[in-house]
Amino acid sequence: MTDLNEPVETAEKAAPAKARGKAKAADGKPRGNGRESRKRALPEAKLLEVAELLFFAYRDFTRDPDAILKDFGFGRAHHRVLHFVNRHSGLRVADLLDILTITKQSLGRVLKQLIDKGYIVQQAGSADRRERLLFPTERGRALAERLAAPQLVRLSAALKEAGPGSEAVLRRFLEAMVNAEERPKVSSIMASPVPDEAGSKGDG
Amino acid sequence: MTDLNEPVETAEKAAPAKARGKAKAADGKPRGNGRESRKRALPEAKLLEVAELLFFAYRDFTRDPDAILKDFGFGRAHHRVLHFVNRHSGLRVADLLDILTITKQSLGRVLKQLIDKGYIVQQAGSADRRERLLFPTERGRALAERLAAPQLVRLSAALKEAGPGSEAVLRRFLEAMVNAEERPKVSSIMASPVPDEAGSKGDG
DNA sequence: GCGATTAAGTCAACATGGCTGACATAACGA
DNA sequence: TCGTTATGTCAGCCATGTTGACTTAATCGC
Repeated sequence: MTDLNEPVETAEKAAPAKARGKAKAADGKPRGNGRESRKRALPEAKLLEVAELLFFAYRDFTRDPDAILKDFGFGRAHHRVLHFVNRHSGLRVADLLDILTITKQSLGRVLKQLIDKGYIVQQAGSADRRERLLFPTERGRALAERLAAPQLVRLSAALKEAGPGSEAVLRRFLEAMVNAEERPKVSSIMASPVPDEAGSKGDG
Repeated sequence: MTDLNEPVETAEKAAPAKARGKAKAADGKPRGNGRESRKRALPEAKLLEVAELLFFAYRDFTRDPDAILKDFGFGRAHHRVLHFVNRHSGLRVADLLDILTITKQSLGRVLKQLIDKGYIVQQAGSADRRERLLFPTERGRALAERLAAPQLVRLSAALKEAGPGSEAVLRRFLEAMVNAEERPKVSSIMASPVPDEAGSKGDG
């Protein structure tokens, strides 16, 4: 035990509850974050609770697919790639980099594995043949759906629990959580959930 | 380029939009996930969009603190530990393991660093002296608040954007996203946001 | 057509933060 | 006293993020 304090004595070194309560009242935190922004922002404590709930929710949101992935020798990174390729098939490598905000090397590693194992195929862009458009194979589609299934069940149940109309609220909330500069990008990604049916628009 | 397909020919190997639309209509997915559960669950597509938004939201939620952490030579793991120690000071190592659902070794690594650098102190439990109760130092508290600040701003703005009453909806949703077995645990953790002020209630 | 740029892939090396397995220590409790 | 529990730690592995440098192929500007 490196540097253990005695049961109560040395505790002044720490910031025990008492002192902290005081500090809270005293400094009034002039930071610039929540300071009752005219339209009565939620108290900091409430917001912190929401932050914690978000952590717990996301922690469990990823649990089911993580377990499945292990059986396939894949990790969460593979899930992310496979998901976006499946949902927005035909996207470019650059798109994926943008979505995931990871480096080319990181993506390359997992993408290569998914391709080698037959979950994803590439296809040169017809307009710009440097581009590698990504598509799921049937196998990839099947795995993507299997991974999504428990998450959809969870989401569905949680929305039901949250009450009618909660989906719209949640959606607005989540969208606003995204960095402002990123929002148009996110919107445009979300707007193409698989080139609808036959790509009869601008791609033939 | 490992195994590139020609622009259009080999694409049958993949599952291009056409086939996929068909499959979707054909198999009707008898999986057991959403199948219009009597109370009219949201269509799968909608749920998938929410799942994606959740990903984007969480991705950006962690961005600001991650950047700050880098200046301190810390990572996201440190943030998580520091946050919970700060918010629920006096918790035991075992509690932290439970919250984070990581192994003792993983926690040990980051916890040790936080202790060595003076952000957290330990104190033997007075009832059970095997326990190591964790407290933030002033320094730890300061860092925790600095990390939390941008997240609170973001949350506050997003809730405002989502409209009045959104906080309650969001809270219900997030709580329901947590694994059912974990919910009591989460509730009890959330119920002790720092032994309030002086522990004048049920804890002294 | 040529040179600059762009899209993608790759090598090498490294950091973080998960993991398992084994084991040590101290304190509790029957 | 002995078994169990709470914590810490050593050693090593794996997944996934990072930087930096470089190649190849294709496009684009001129």
